[in-house]
Amino acid sequence: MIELTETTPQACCTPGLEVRLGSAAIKRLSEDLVLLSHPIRIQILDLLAQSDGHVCVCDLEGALPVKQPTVSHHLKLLREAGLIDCERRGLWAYYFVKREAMAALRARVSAQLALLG
Amino acid sequence: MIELTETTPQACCTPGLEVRLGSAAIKRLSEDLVLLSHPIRIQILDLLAQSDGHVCVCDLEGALPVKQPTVSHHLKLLREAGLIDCERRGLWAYYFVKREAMAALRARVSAQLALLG
DNA sequence: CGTATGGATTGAACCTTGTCAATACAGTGT
DNA sequence: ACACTGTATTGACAAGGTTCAATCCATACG
Repeated sequence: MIELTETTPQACCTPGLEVRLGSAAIKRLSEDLVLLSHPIRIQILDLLAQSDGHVCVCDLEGALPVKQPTVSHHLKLLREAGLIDCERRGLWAYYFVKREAMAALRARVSAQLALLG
Repeated sequence: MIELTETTPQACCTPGLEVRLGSAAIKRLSEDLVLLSHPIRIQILDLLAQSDGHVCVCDLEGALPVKQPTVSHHLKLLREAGLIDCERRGLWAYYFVKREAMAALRARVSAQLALLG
């Protein structure tokens, strides 16, 4: 149907193709999703979200299939991302979800995913 | 280890704590998010979504900062997950987003994330 | 035929991440 | 002071993911 002469070697390519999302948006979306994608972190967020009050680490350790240092490791990642925080009372550390941060994260993720489909 | 008998004062622990999400839901959410969390795959979905028609691999290769085997690798992952598909015409493979699959994925992710905040 | 090209696959190097034993730290109570 | 306990950190290892050169496959064209 189309005569492909030697002067038109590009049979398919649409040269103007570029990524819409800026590199900063891509990086942030990726970081958000990586953080949320680990099963233990999902379970931690689930446990914290369902108990409206605060939850200490030994509770989490008892409900999760990993040892205490691993729990602390994931808690640290979630805390550094601002999704959770803790309040120390005596020996115990009581963790809780930062609802507004989670809401902002969900909004960011939903907004970006809407662009991909 | 010492077994804590009933007389031991439990200062913090709420023994009834369990994860709400079933292990299947956790696994699926994790897989969904892992798939979406890679910057190259985000960009591929972005590129495919913005060009409503089909896009061949050389287009993607030109728009992405990785080599052709890597592009093919990520395309395979996205295809195996059912998010994209391709139609072969001659030498070229034209990829496209499966909109309904992306919509279903977004719905799943949003529904699960809503439980975590 | 043979050659050229787009795309997929293989295999290995590299790097990141998850995990836990051991240890350190910070409170509590004796 | 000491011992004890909950949590954080360190350090090291295992496991899996990402990347690309090399190669293979399939199709088009002379």
